Amino acid sequence: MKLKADKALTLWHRVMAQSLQADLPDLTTRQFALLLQVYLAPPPHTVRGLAEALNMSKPAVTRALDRLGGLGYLRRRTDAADRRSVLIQRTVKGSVFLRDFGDRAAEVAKEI
Amino acid sequence: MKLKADKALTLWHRVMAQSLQADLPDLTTRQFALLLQVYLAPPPHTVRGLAEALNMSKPAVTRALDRLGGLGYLRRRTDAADRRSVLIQRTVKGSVFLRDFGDRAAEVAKEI
DNA sequence: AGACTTCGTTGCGCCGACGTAACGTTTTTT
DNA sequence: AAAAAACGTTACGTCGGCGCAACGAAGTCT
Repeated sequence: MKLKADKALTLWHRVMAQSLQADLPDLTTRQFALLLQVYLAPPPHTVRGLAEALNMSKPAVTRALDRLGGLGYLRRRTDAADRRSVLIQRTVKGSVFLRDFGDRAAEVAKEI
Repeated sequence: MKLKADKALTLWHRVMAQSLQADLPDLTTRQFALLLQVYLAPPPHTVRGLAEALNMSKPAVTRALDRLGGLGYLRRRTDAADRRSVLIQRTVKGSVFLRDFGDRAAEVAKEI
């Protein structure tokens, strides 16, 4: 995929401005990155794994999961094989949220 | 420009993950949007104008400017014509920061 | 000139996110 | 079976962002 640096900036600009205008639930950078990681990186997703992948502390991951779980964007489930671990899973609502985001980005891209 | 929704998500995912890994100064969504607005939207930029464009309260804009100014990414200057107003201007450091960001995004896009 | 409006900022209290350290639970090691 | 390690969470104090309301400064209106 080809994308020049200046186009990327314009894209980011418009998408972010639009997100703010839309009064979306404002996720922090880490929360949004975490959500994307769960949906786009290959499972399984554990707290530890997410913390490493995103350079966050474990407590930060736990709290981000609290928030995203509260929004219904993902779900925790204890691993049956190793009951110390928690597996993070997608939800319908989270899928919808991200699909909408992607659609908006695609829409914005058209005008660039 | 053409960009499918799923590609957009992948792009966002990798760019954000990379940003976290790089330990960049972590700007909030609003701060980053504000920075982009100043650099990519046509001047002049006033506090009030930015607040409207990004659906933020004026105090929120003031504080974001404090933060971004502290990082050296932009600068305030009182408007000579109307000394109540403050004009927000770009800086070299801010330009470099955004150019780097754009370059990284472009680089990531190549692999998608 | 005086009242009014507009500009950006500051004060205040609140809420949310952060990192470190400690904790309970479960698994692994010895 | 006891000790050690690994997993995620909670406790705690701190820091930063938010909105609302109030403010001083500057411009506009009558």
